[in-house]
Amino acid sequence: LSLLHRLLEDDPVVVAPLLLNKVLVVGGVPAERVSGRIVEVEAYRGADDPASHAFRGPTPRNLVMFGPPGHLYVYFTYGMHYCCNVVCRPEGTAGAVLVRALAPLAGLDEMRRRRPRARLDRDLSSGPGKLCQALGLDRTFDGVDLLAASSRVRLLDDGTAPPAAVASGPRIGISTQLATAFEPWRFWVAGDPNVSR
DNA sequence: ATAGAGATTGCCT
DNA sequence: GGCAATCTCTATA
Repeated sequence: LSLLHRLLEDDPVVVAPLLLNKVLVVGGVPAERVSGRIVEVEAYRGADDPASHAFRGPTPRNLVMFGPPGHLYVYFTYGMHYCCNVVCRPEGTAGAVLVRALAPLAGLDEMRRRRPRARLDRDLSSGPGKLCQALGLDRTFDGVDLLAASSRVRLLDDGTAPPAAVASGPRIGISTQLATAFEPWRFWVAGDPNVSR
């Protein structure tokens, strides 16, 4: 088992900052490949985190969160946007890391075609909905194994060092009524221009 | 059955 | 800064 495999068995709060500077790649042949470096994430713990989709148990939408770690959880929200997560914790225990922002690496022309309203490169994938649009991720990608070589989406360690400085703070868009709303479970690469805010 | 909120984005004032 | 767009899920009746 690879380092990533073992890492992803852990608590999302531990895993999340360790995913910074890892790479998300969509598509097989280089000509169609689109990729970006992860620069912002949030941890969702599951059973003890009322902000997590898995808090009330499995449903058709969140079922992948209860499956094996290292798979992609993609959900549809606000009637128009997709968001993608890396599933954590052993099979049977829910947990995930929401990918909130990427620094574009490859396939920028394709990203611009999918996001015609992005004026600057930093508008391409600087948000959870934006990056799914830029990468072409939708519900058909729900459950894909990110660590299998043959998958349509992969999570890679390209050898880049961890960020020199990681910042953290409360998660975005969480109702302040929830018990875990103020936990500092959002992590980002300090100073990166692609961070969502 | 119906209503309201939601892990968002982009346009308008 | 405010708000519409528009689907899914949850809570309440």
